[in-house]
Amino acid sequence: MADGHGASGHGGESLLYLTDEQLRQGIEAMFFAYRGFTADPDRILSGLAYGRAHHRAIHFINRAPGTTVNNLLSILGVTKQSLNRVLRTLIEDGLVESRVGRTDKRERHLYLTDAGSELEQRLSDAQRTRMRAAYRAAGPEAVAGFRTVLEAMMDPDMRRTYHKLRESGT
Amino acid sequence: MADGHGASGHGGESLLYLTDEQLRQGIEAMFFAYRGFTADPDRILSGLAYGRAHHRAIHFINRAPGTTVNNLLSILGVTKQSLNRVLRTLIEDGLVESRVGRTDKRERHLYLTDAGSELEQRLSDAQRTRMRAAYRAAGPEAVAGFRTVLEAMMDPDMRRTYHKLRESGT
DNA sequence: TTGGAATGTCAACAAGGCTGACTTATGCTG
DNA sequence: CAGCATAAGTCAGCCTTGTTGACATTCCAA
Repeated sequence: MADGHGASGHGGESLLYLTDEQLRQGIEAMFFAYRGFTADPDRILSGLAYGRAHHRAIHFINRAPGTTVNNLLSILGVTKQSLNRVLRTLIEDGLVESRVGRTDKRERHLYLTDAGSELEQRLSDAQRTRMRAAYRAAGPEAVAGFRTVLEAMMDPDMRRTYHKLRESGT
Repeated sequence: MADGHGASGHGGESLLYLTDEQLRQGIEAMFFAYRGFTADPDRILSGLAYGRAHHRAIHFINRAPGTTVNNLLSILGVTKQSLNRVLRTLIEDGLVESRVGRTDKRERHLYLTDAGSELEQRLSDAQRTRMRAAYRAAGPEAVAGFRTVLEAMMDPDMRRTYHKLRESGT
C-alpha cells in the first residue's frame, strides 16, 4: 500500500489516513479507471459513426423507456441542443422512436426500437463484462465500498437521480 | 439494496451477486460520480479560458516534474498534436516551463512555474476537498474497496502507469 | 384570449479529440 | 562519417460534443 503513514489496517477509525498523497492517488485511480470504463463501448462505437454521447442516450432510454426529452436532459446534464443532435441521428437511423405525448403534446416520449435495443445490448455487454471481471477480482466487500464512495462523491442532484433510477430499475 | 436476488449480505462468497442489474447500477454510479469528480476543477477552469485537458497536463507535470513530452503523452493517452495545443498555451502563458534535455537534447523536460504551481494547488484543492469529504463519509474500509475495484477496472497498461506514479509519488 | 412558460428545433461556434504529412534537431549504429 | 531512428513540434483538416442565441409550437392560467 506504500502510503508512508500508519493506519493501513482495515479496522482503523483514524482520521489521519487522508493525506494529500492518498487523496491524489484516489484522484488518479478515478482518472485511469474511467478510461478503462469507457474503452470497450468506445471501441464498438468508433466503427459506427456514433460516439459516447449516443451511448449515454441509448443507455438511459433503455433504462427508463418513455422518458421525455426534458427528463433525459436532466439525467445527462447537457443542454437540450446538444442532446437533440444526438437524438436526431438516432431517430433517423431507426434506433430510437419519438412519440408525441398524449396528454401534453409538447412532450416527446422516447423508446428504443428493436435495432436500438440490439445495439444497447452490444454496448452494455461489453461494459458489463469488464465490470464483472473487476467485481470478481475485487470481491463483494470491495464492491460495497466502491459503491459507497462513488455515491458520496456525487453532487446531491445526481445522487437523487441515481436513486430514482435504482428504484425504477429493479 | 433491492436487487431481486439473495446474496445481499456482506460476507458472502456467492458468485450470484453479479446480476446484470447490479452491474448496471455500478456503471451508472461511475457515470454520476465522475461528473462530481470533475465538476469543481471545471468550474474554476471555465473562468480562465482553460479546459479539462489543461488540468490533466498540469496535474501530471506537477506529479512527475521533469517528465518528457513523450512520457506525458503515454500517461494521458492522447496524440502529441492534441497535447501540443494544450502545452503551447500553458507555456505561452507562463504556467509551464520546457527545458531542453541535458543528456539527450532532443527531449524537452516539463516543469511547472510558480504561477503553474499556484493554479495546480487551486485545482487540486478543490478536487481533494470533495474526495476527502467522500472518503470521510464512506469510511476507511469502503475506501480500500473503492481503490481495489478501480484498479481492477483499469487496462493493464494504465495500471502499470498508475503504479509507477505511486512509487515516485510517495 | 392573450401572454408567459415549457418543449423542442435549427444554426453557428469552440474545445479538444483524431489522422496525415512534414520539418528540425539529435542520437546511434554500421 | 553516412544514414537511419527517435523526439519534438507544426500545419491542415476532420469529427464529436459541448455551448449560446433565435425561433416555433404547445399548454395553461390570468
